[in-house]
Amino acid sequence: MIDMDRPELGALLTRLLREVTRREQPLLDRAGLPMWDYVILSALSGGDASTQAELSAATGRDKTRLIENLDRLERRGLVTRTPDPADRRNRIVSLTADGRRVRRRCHAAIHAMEEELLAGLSPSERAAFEHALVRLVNDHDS
Amino acid sequence: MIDMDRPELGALLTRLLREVTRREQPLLDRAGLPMWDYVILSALSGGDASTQAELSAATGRDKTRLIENLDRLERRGLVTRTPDPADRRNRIVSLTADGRRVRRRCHAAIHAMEEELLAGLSPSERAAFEHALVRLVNDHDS
DNA sequence: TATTGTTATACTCTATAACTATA
DNA sequence: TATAGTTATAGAGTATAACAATA
Repeated sequence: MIDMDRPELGALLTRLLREVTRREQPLLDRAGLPMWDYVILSALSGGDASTQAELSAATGRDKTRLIENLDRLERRGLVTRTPDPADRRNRIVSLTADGRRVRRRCHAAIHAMEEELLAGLSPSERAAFEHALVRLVNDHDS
Repeated sequence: MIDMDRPELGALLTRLLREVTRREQPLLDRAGLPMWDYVILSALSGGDASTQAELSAATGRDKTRLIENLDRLERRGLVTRTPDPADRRNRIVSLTADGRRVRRRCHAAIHAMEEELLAGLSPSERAAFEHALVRLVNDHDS
């Protein structure tokens, strides 16, 4: 009985993600943004969350570790934290105009990097890949 | 100028990898294998490396952290370390018959899990996805 | 009593440098 | 001198639990 040993999904995804991260790092460094800070800006930009608890769930960042990111982002004037009038335990996190600008610039740079990374795929291959990736992520949104 | 904000590759890959890992963990726990131990067994099984330095490069595991994994695997009788006669600084790492068995059993369980994870894709979607993934990883083997 | 945000503590992981034995 | 493997140590990242404010 021969084991074909097709490479595992975990191994493939790990390698590809490592490469994406490697290329992304200098782009974020240029903006002075730690990776998690950028992830948080992106989640806010996408409207995925308003309170810190929602932000934690949306990004997968532990709520206790989220705080140092928000502290730094707030200090830099990229986000604001304001108490929710409806339930004053909550704090609504919002992007400032500056935060939106910084995030958009980073996103553009990252988008260009991704174009380059995917350039080896034919248009149809690429469409199929991205479509399947989005499908899988949405199907299994833990 | 409207920013379409297509989700980024990094975010998508992170989420999917998180889900794969979450499903893989109990399978490895059942075999008593820490994640890295399994990665190392797999690399050896694939013939990607023979010395520890090569193993480190093949898996992306730091050479100093590799050692505790090899110590444990050797203690359990799943791998052997023997000095290379040609250059006695090197140590050749090999799978034992037991190591091969353990690794094959885990691989089978993980393979079944992946089948389930990908079940939502049509056969053509799935083929396209896997093909593109392998292409991208091979193209950018850092 | 339960929940949001926060702080403190302990634990794990990781990176660095130093050591040995070979070459 | 340089390299493979090993060990030790310090720093960063992480998880847990406890706390204050609010419901």
